[in-house]
Amino acid sequence: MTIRIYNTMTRQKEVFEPIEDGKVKIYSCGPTVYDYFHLGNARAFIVPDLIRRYLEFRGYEVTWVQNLTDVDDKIIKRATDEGISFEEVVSCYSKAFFEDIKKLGIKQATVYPRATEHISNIIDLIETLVSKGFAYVVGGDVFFDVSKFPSYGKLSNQDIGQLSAGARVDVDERKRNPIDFALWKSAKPGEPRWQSPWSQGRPGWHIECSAMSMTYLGETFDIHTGGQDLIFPHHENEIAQSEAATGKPFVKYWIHNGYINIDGEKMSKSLGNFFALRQIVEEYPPNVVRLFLVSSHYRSPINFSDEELNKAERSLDRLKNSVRAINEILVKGDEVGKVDEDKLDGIDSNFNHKIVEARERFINGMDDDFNTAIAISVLHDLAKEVNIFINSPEFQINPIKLSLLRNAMEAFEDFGEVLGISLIEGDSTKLEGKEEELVELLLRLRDDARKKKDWSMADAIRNGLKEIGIIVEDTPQGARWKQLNGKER
RNA sequence: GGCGACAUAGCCAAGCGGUAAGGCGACGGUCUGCAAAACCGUUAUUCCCCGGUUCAAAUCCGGGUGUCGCCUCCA
Repeated sequence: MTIRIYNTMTRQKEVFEPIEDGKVKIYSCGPTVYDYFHLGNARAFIVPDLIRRYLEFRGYEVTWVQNLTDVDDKIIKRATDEGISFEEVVSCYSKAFFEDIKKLGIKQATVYPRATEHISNIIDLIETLVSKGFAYVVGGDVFFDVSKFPSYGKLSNQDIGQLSAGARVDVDERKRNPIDFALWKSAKPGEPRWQSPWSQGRPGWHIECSAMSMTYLGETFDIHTGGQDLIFPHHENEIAQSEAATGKPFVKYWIHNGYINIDGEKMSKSLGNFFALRQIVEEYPPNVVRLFLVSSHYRSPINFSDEELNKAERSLDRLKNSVRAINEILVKGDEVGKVDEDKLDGIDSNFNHKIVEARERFINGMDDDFNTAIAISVLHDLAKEVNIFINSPEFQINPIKLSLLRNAMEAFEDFGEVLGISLIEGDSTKLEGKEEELVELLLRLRDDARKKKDWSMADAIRNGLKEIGIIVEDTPQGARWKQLNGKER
């Protein structure tokens, strides 16, 4: 049983072997805090969270570092446009970032380093690069000399000659080569600045990731993640800077997630076709958004639309209905503890086997480059088996059946924990105090009406409740209800 | 121009050499006062096209076609 990961560097799946036994170090490119993040960004934040959750499930101790870019041209522009200070922009959108990832069920990273808090690390790294001859100073700026790093382009499989020829950048005349990139930029009037050996200025974008990842994870670490659009030039540049400085391999496994598309086109700030996560979670529960994002393999593109989100919502409902059914039975009796598998027969034995099988299939799927689509199909298969089991004519509540259902419940909990999707009705579906009492009262009245075969009254109550988002379902044990928490409410 | 990804049912999506998972939807049935939920059944003789390799290909190879992306800030 080994985990296999697709490595962008080698363009194939490789067996995952961490550098240090039992421990995994992951670095992810985080947000530039100049705006609310959109669904595409959300995917890039969820993917490492998912990897982290799964690796922890498989027993690894994970250190996950995600940076915040809090000094950058776009932040400066935003501050100028809005007429507010640079600090205000950073403070506003970094706060929003943390609020939003929390909604998405992303677990806290080990550390969220900020570029401005690591200026000295960055300066040290640039000094090393200058002294080793990999970087040159022009005026107050410092550039990385790509020609000094022969393997430049190895991640994106680009040829330096081709790149130079195809460069559409406004070539800075001071660069020796068009594809050289800035490590340090001198400040223009009014821009944020830090003292350095070269000028008062700020770091270039790429260098911060090299400096911060090495500060927290060492010169060589296991996994680096990001969106596919960062492969070139950002990650290519990170490799160049880091390996030039240390002479050691920078990262063992490069993981890049696919885009979120709208009508087949990449969702992006520059195209303007983006939806902020904030907007989306106003209409759909975050769990639904998360399920939508993990229903496809992380490297595949996903097309975003209301239709797809609605499908995800119904798919999640199906899972939750099944989990709720288990819960309703579990509260009715005591379990026998661990069941003796050899003594099971008939539907018990079959059901037990299905649960065991579900765990195997879940792990096999996730082991294979984090195939969440398979993981979700396992959840659905298990839900179906649960429904069949508890609806079987032979089903009756007894300690063995309860124990088996407890096993199924634990499987749902484990899978949900790995995927970051809660299958248990949360507080959002509950009502409080008087509201709940009123609903219960109405249901008692409806029950009376039904006993008198007053169907029009019974239906009026059921329809009325539905209009305010309360779904009533009749079961042999009486009516039960739940609150819708989606946009249909 | 260079590099790369993808093309599987009405829609979404697995599968990566052994004879098409799963979800959503639709249709029929069971249950129900009616619903809902749930279950059963039907919904891809076939995986963009054309060749090739193989006993065997959606899966490998070659050639097309189409869509998208990176090469510039971008997750």
